Order: sequence, then C-alpha cells, then structure tokens
Amino acid sequence: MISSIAELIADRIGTMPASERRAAQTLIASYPMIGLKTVAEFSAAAGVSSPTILRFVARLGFQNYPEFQSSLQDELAAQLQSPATRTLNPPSPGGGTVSPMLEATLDNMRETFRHLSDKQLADIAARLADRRGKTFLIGGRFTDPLARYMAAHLAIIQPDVFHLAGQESMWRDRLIDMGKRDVLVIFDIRRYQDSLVRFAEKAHQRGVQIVLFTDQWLSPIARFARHVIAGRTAVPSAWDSSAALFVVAETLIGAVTRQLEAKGAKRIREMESLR
Amino acid sequence: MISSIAELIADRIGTMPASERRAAQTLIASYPMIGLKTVAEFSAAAGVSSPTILRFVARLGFQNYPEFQSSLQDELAAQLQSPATRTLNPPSPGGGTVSPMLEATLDNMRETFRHLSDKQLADIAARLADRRGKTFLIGGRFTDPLARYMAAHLAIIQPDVFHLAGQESMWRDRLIDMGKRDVLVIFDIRRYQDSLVRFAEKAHQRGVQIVLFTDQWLSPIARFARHVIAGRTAVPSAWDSSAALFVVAETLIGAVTRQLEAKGAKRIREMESLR
DNA sequence: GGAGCGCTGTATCGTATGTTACGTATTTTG
DNA sequence: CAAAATACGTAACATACGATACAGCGCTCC
Repeated sequence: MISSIAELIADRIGTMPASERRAAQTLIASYPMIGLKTVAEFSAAAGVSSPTILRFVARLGFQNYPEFQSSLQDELAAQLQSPATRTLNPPSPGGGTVSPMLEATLDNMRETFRHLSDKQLADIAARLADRRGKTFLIGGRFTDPLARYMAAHLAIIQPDVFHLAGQESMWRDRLIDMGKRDVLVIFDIRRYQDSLVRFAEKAHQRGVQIVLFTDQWLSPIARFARHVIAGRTAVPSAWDSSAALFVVAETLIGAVTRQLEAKGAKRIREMESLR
Repeated sequence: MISSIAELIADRIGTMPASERRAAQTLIASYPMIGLKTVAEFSAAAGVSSPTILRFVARLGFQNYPEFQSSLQDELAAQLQSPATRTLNPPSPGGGTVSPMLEATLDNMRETFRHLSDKQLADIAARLADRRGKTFLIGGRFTDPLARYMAAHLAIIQPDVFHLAGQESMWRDRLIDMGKRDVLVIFDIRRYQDSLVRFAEKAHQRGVQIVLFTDQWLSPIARFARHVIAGRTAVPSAWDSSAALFVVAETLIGAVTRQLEAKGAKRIREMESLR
C-alpha cells in the first residue's frame, strides 16, 4: 500500500534514468518543499533541465505538474491537521471506544488553539466586555446549548445579555433592538442552517458586530462576521464534536470576566450577596 | 516580535477592510495551505475577488504574491524540520491567558478519562441504548446546556428522549411518567442545586436509574445514582470548567450511536431521509 | 565498428497566472 | 446633506510558467 508520494518515489526510483533519479533524490532530500516551487527552481536545484522534471513527474503517474503539486499539498495538509498521525501511531490497541475519541478531541483542541492568537481572543473578549451595547447569543441545532452555556455565564457578570431561543420568527422580532454597538455571537457548524445565515445577514445589515463560532470549513456566516473562530470538529464518531468550540467559549468567558474584574468587581460582588 | 505570517495577520487584521479580513480569516482557518494555491483559488475560497487577495498580501508587506508564497513555504519548511517548534503561538510566557487555560483543560480531560473505564462507559451507553424505557435529561444552572446538547443528539437516534426544561414545578409533574425502566441523566456541579437534589431523590424513590455527571467532589445526588461520572473542573479562571464533562457526554453519544447502529440503523436512515 | 534506441537539453509555443487600470458602490467627513 | 475618500470588483494586460517538438549525444547490441 502506497500512501505518500515519498513512498511512490522510493518504489520507482530504481526504474528511472539517471537525470530523473537526480530529480527524485533532490526532492527526497528536502521533501516536499522543492516540489512546491516552480519547475524552473526544481530543475535548477536538481541540476537538470525543466523537461526532465516534467518527465519525472509524469513517470510518477501525474498528468501534469500542477496535479503533482496539489497532491503534495494535500499530503502536507493532512500532516499538519493531525499532529498525532505524524508519528505514525498505531490507533490504540484493543479498539476501545474511549481512547481514540479522547485523543482526537485533544488534538482538535490543540489544533484549534494553534490557529487562535492571544490577541484575537483578547480582542473578542474586549468587545464582549464593552458595555455600551447589548450581547445576543444564538446557535444552531446542536450548538445552541453552547450559546446557552455562554449566555448563562455572561449574563451574570454583565447586564444586557440575551440568548435567542425559540422559533425563527421570535429572533427576527429581536432584530429591531439590535444596532451598531451590539454584538451577536453565533454558533454554526455543519450542516449550516439557512435560518441562521439569513438572520446573520439581516443583523449584519443593521451594523451588528458578529462573532462567529464555526468549524474549520467556515459557515457562510463568516462573510458577515467581524470575528471568526474556527474549531476542529472531526472525531471518530458519527457526529461532529463541538468540544473544541466549547473550550474556546469557556476561555472567552474567563477572559471577559477578568477584564470586567479589572474594571471593577462591584457587580460581581453584588451578585454574590444576592444569592 | 513577529516571527510568522500568522502572527503578522493577527496583528494587523484589526486595521483591514472587510473583504481583506475575510481573506485573512480564510487563510488562518486552513493555515497555511490556501496561501500556497493560486490567487484565483484563494479568492474563490474567501469569496472575494483576486485583487482583494493581492491587496491583502500587499498590506502584509509583500511586494507580490510569489514573494508571499515563498515566505509561507519557508515557514512551513522550518516547521517540518523541527516538530518541536511547531507551536504556532509561542507558549506565551507570563501573562498569556490562553495557554494555561488550555493546558489545564487538557489535563482535566486526561485525568477524567483516567478514572473512567471503557467498561463503565460501555455499561452506561448500553443503558441509554436500551429502548424499553424513556430517557430524561436535566442539568443545573450552568450545566443544563450540556443536558440539552446530549438530548439534542440522543433524540435523533432514538425515541422517547426528553429534556426537562423550565421551572422546578414543571419537572416534578413529569415524575409521574417515570418508572423503573427509565433513565434520568443529571448534570450537577458545584454549587450543587437543592432543587436538583430533591428531584433526584424523588426520581430515585420511583426506581428511576440515575446517571450523574458531576465534579470531582461529587454532588450529593451521587447517593442515588446508579452511575457516577466525576469530571475535573479546576481551571485558572473565575469559573469552573465543564469541558471534561462535555467530552464525556460526546463520547457517550458516540458510543450509544454505535450500539444502535449495530442493532439496526433503520431509524437513523429514516431520519436522514426526512431532512 | 555501425545502426538503432533511449536519454537529455535547447528552443519555441500556448496559456494560466499574477498584475494593473478604471469605474462603481459604499462609507466617512465636514 | 453634499462631497471626498476609501473599498471593491470587472476587465484588459503582460509575463512567467508549464508543455512540447526536435536535435544532439551516448550507450547498447548486433
């Protein structure tokens, strides 16, 4: 079973003429970076001519050079997405259901946060902590609980936090209350819901700032969003995982709380004494 | 100190116009792969025009698109050579808010699952997949979203799944429907809610089997529970984290789904066709 | 030692790609 | 509310890139 281009090359390098072999060795030596550059650069690095590179690529079974490059990129993308797979780990002995699920989830989180800078989170937190406007939260079929979870926390530490529940027509009526200074937090992962997209668009038209929690394929709502958080969702299960987004949400809740505490913990103390 | 293009983007994304921001977000979402493709593909993926991509690249300080791509490639090459350096976000020594939060959460999950055997999960999953009785889910102030999340999934793959929402008096009225063959899934972490404890006790008296999701200090409901899942909740934040419980919930959802699929995926296929 | 075959590079060609100019739409400012 | 500035996309353009045809060279095998 040949799964990578490197293996493919190792398999066929024996049958190649001298110049193509030099090309192959050059590629392997700095795999796969040289292959992502132009034919001219590749040929120069290998010390052969351009047509030799093209013949080499053709011999590997590719129709043309761009197709070869795409293949390399896909391979690279797969590696980058699952750091665990990089080490060619056997996927857990015994086939228990727990371990792969947990491992995938942990990877998802690391990967999600890898694409998320402190600054980005701080910006969003600042926006949420800015009390000149209101905060609305809403989610899709499976993610609405995340919106509720976040709303439950935010509503305690500051006023004017609303979770949009119920039917579509209900949200729409709330649109009239929304304006430029307000923030709308939307959770939307595949399959993306048309109703949410429509709602986001209308809110966007009213100047509402949208913070979108979505998956790595980006909900169409990203078009209207001021801030986009893309979480990894792939796990060995029939369902997508929202765990990474959940953790981001918790992180944000913590950050907002800290910012408000800095400003003055009056409200929080009041809240405590009311219990 | 800015060392990667991703940081550069995070730094300047605030000063960008809307369309360029879309480009930036698209790039970050699948960093850095889309940046290695052609301008046309990049622009299509971001839903903007080619010139916008070029302006975006120019704003980052590159003379032209190829220069930008080379820079991405160099970065990638450096990463591939030293897997240890793969941290896109430098470990943020000191005041960084993200890293400690994430690390603590990951630790919580590992620790939670360390105390959770495959068998235990399989037993609970089997109990939830057993369709001779009904399934009820309920949660506390902050954990009710978790109950909703789980209910949203379970309700799809099997009938008779009910999330108990609203006021305490509402749940109590549902008690009359509950019996020996039924399962009650309760989420309850500190501070434990008296109302939930009372409810759990009454359900227990009626012979309902209780599955409890709680924290490591165990809600008093544990006294009445058939199964107890104790998740770690401590994080460097003003709030406790429910992330570990969330992941356990997802794992259970996956396990139940698998068991039902084994029995016969008729319902699931029907469900799909109804959409 | 000569004829045939395969390998390789040079030169040329067509085209996909990045680039730029310009007009329209949108937002901002006085 | 008008005017200016900015943002954005359409369309035309130039170039750099991959592809191909062809000729020279070396090797092998009769």
